[in-house]
Parts: sequence; C-alpha cells; structure tokens
Amino acid sequence: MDLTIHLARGAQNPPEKLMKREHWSHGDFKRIVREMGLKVTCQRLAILESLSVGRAHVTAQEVYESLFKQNPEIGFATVYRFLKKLKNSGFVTEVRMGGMPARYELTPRKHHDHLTCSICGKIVEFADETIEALQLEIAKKHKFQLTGHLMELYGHCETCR
Amino acid sequence: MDLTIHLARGAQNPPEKLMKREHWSHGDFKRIVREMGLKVTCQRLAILESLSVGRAHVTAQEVYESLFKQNPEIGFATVYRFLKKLKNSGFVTEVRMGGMPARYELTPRKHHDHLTCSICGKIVEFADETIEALQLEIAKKHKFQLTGHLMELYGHCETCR
DNA sequence: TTTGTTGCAAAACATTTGCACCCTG
DNA sequence: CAGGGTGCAAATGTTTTGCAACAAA
Repeated sequence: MDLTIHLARGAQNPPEKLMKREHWSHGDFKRIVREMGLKVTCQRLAILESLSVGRAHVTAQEVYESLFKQNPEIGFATVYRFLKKLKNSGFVTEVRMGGMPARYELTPRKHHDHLTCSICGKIVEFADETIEALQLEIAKKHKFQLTGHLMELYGHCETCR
Repeated sequence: MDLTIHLARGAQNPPEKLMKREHWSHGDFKRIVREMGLKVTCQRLAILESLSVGRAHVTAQEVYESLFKQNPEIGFATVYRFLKKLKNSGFVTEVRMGGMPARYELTPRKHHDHLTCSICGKIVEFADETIEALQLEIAKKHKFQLTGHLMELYGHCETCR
C-alpha cells in the first residue's frame, strides 16, 4: 500500500542541512542530485532551478514548458521521471486536487496545508497548531502512531464569489 | 475547475428523506433519479443497484464490469456520465487516492474523516467538531467560502507497530 | 413528439515505457 | 568505458465527447 503521495508531512525527509536554506544555489542543486545517488545532468539542474524560481505548485507540464522555452532540447519524459524520483526522495512534495494533473513544490521546510479555490484554482497555504495537536490526539485515542496527514480545504475565494 | 470530488462534506446534499434509509429499494432508486430531474432508465437503476449492494469504494470500471456481466448491453460512457451526475447531486461521493482511478460510494449519512494504517490498510472513521470549526475559521480568515474539505490521517495501528 | 439518453468509437488527457543514442562518473 | 540518463514516439489507462439511433415523458 503506497500512500506517500498523501503525506504532506512525514515520508522520507531530505537531509536537514539541505533543507535549511531559504534560497538555492546551483551548487545546492548538484548536491541534492548527488545526495539522491543520481548523476548530475543539466536537465536535472534545470528542473530544480525551475521549481525553485517559479511560483509553487506547478504541474509537470508547466515545468516542461518553462524549460522548453529556454532550451527545446528537453523531453517531458525526463521531467516526469526526475519529478518522480524527487518525490520519492522527499525533496519535492506532490499535491493532487481531484482528477487534475499533479502539482509539485520543493518540500517546504515548515509544514503547511492548503486552502484551494475550486473555481480559479488559487492556493493559500496555512498552518494551524491546534489542528495539528488535535490530529495527534485523535491518533492516540485510536492507538495509532501518526506518520503523516493530508488536509485540503476547498472553497470559493473572495474574487470568485 | 471542478473540485467537487473532494467534498467529503459540503457540496449539494441529497434530500433528507432519501438519505435516511439504511437499505434501498428499487422504488427509492427511481425516486432518486426523478429527484435529480433525470429520466428513469434501467441502466441508471442498475448503476444505483450496483453501488448499493457491492462493497463501498468501487471504481467506475468495476461498476461497469459488474453490470456488463449481467447485461452486456451497457457502455462505460453511461456509467461515467451517470456517476458524474450522481456526484454533482451529492448522492455519491468520489474518493481519490493519488493517481489511482476515482472510487465511488453512496454518500454516507453522517460526515466523517479517515485514519488509515499505512501498513495494513485498516481504516478508522472519526469526526472532530473542533477541527471542523477551526477549518471554517481558517477559511474565513482568508476570505474563502468553505465548500468542502479532505482530511486523511496516516499512521501505524496498534497491531502493526 | 420532443427531448433526454444510450452505445459505440474516437478523442482527450496525464503519465509511463521501450529503445537507440549520449553523456557523466 | 560502463551504466545510467536522454529525447522521441508509442503505449497506457482513465475519463470525456460526438454522433446517430433510441426510449421515456
């Protein structure tokens, strides 16, 4: 049973020292790829670059298109393949909304959940200590050891109402 | 952008009197279809029948296959089309796990969320008023009108630890 | 009779995979 | 130079749609 997709927190976490930085340099990206036991290629660096500069929550297609504009010598298979590896290593987090294409973000240093407008797709990040605590309690009550959770709120944003 | 699939609660709810029953008769199904403003056909009744007897959380393909065995005169387009209408009317709830095909169940009468063991797959249902209230507050703070939510907790159950 | 519904086949869509070539380590 | 990584194209799997025939109201 593979539930890693759901783990907004939990799952494997990347090494602390790499996740501490707020902004990323070319060198960090190389280190990340090596850390994963993979070969460093310019495509992989470009994918990481693209994830770090654009706005969060991009689809694989969006990553591919933004890279294609700069250098048409890239295939979407590479994007999908590397994104999947990044997800499995915990460096990126995959978020899915219904039947929509998956969206990716560099795994945030501090945990948060999402509030999504179901009309325009706008995403607001939030964190709520109390809810986190209550979740732990619920797990404890049922004698579960909590390893992760998924919480997404859906609604209509101010401009779409 | 359609996210109604996520609405574990919220969205349009079916008329109370129809949701009160624990078991369904042929007559109930007819009433449900009429309630939705649609024509009553044997395909639609068969789909509802299939949802009510089998185990919960079936895929559209599973519904189609089970109906096809009894009567090969049915197309999957019909299943998908009616399932979507049932979902929009709130009579069935769609659940998605990662990239897997959508699964459907007759909308449960009382709202709950799930605590899942990621080792053995055991599912515990729970409801927490406080969390529900906090979610409403979070939405309000960001000027969203909350229409639904998705909350799944993952962990290891007592026996799997 | 009128309008909604059906099955079929084809399209749409996101994602994965096979393969010959290429590049990193 | 060995083994992974790449782009391309084709395959996959789910869901949607166009359409002519058809059936419920």
